Amino acid sequence: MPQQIDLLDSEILNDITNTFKALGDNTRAQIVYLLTQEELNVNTICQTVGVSQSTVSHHLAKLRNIRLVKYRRQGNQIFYSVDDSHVAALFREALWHLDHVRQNIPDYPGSHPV
Amino acid sequence: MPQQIDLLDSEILNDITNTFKALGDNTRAQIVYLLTQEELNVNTICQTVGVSQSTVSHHLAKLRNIRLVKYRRQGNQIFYSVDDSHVAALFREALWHLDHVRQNIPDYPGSHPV
DNA sequence: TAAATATATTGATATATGTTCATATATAGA
DNA sequence: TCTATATATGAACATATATCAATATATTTA
Repeated sequence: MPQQIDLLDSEILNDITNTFKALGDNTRAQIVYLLTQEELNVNTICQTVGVSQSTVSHHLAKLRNIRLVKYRRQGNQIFYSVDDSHVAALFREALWHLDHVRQNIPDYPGSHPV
Repeated sequence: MPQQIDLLDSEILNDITNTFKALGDNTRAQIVYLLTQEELNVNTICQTVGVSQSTVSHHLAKLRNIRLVKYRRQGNQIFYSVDDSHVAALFREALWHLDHVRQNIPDYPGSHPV
């Protein structure tokens, strides 16, 4: 008997893909990875990642909008951090997956499927 | 004292973002989500997700290249499935994160940070 | 071997996205 | 209130990407 297959609801699907999309860019991923370790202000992020203030600010805006990061003002500066522990968990799972992939190279045929 | 901050190595960073990028598209995410539940052939994927065979094949090619899915031929058809359990775990973490975000709406200021 | 079916690939195109430059906003200090 | 500093925003542009149409490849069956 054919088992029941579950499709993602379109609203949830959008939320999911927006989250993954946000992490699917080198600069943003590096920023988020930093913020999983420590709360940082914008200027420190710029210097650590090595990109311009404008670029970092644009990326932080995206990350804010989908609630991947939160922020607080302290005087002149604004400190960012990841919104919850699941963000760090996402990185862990992705790294584990990549480890798995690296260990399984012999299992994967190099040629094309057809 | 300033604690040591860890940057992602550029090769790992690329692998990570390619993985997230692959999941950061509605069609691909839906496909992968289906495949976390059951092994499916291409035609079934087309019908279930509701997109053309060409489009599905393109997406499957991407997912294959970064080893998010594996496949096997059975006669005329090719059956796809997720490469390892961490792929499903990525979805779980993302969904948990979204749950957290939804529950914390009051904690997030609606206005802009500056 | 020919026809049918299943899947992959190529080329073209419209849309999305990352970055830069310039400018605006907000806070602190003189 | 003026200046300096920190961060955000808007416009423009170049590049990346998703989708479609057409075609190619592989397998099965007649």
